[in-house]
Amino acid sequence: MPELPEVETVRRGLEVQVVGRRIERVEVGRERTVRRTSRQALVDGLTGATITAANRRGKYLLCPLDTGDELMVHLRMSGRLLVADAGTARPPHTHVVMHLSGAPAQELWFIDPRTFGEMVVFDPANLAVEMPDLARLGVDPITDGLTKAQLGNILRGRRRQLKALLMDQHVVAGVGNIYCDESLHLAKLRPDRISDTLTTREIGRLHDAVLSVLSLAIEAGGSTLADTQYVDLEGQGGWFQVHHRVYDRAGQRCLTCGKADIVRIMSAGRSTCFCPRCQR
DNA sequence: AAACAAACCTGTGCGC
DNA sequence: TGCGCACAGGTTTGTT
Repeated sequence: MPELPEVETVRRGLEVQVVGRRIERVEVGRERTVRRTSRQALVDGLTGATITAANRRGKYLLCPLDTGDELMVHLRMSGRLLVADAGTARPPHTHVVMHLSGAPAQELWFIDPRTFGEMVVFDPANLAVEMPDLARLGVDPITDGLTKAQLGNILRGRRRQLKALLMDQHVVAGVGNIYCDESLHLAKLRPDRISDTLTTREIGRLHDAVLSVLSLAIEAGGSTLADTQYVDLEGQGGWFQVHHRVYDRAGQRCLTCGKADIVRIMSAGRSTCFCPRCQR
């Protein structure tokens, strides 16, 4: 579910609501959520610790603790973080509950029906060993800043379909299925175009499109689809879905040219929507 | 090197 | 109404 803009929205919520608070007590239900280590490791790593910051790299949330360790949360497909008043009824699939210090008494919940998401406390000094996936993450267009030259090198350095390349977290971190399709449409590039065939002008368009789509989506608080799965820390949905021009619009008229219908293909193992007239 | 399929799970929507 | 199948914001692993 959540891609860079949704994770960034959650991060901002954590910054306002959770940073500076101490975790008094931790309950871990489903062990699968903490499969990288164990229930005990998460409880021991968080209990008594104060969250000192909320950072993001790609789709990874990274919260440094005053113990020197760091909490990593990845929402994967269906994970949600929610702040709620203590004692509020917990929704189904609430796998981790963190009791926070301060008034009013509140809890930070990790909810995840599909259980692909995960939480882990790790020592940042051992990043390469404990978190190899995180260590190999590519450039984050927002936090690292992605220059045109950088993107040019990424594209020219390989011979891959744009869809697969942009979604590869080891290359560009944070772009998922929605924002990939939306960026390619804005850039007027087909998802199956081969990366090293782009002209300088096209590279420029793609660079502008990725940054503009991600920035606008962050401003809109991300995309909340019909299933309302994604909500921010306070349970509020985002609004970027009203700006989607191709995602989930197969068979409908292209909003840009008004002449062709949006087409759906499978690319990089994912449902991919584009306008065959606008995108070349 | 890159494309593809399957795996991990649960829930929902659709056709019959 | 109910059943079975396809599919879903992600990532890893193994195979061509």
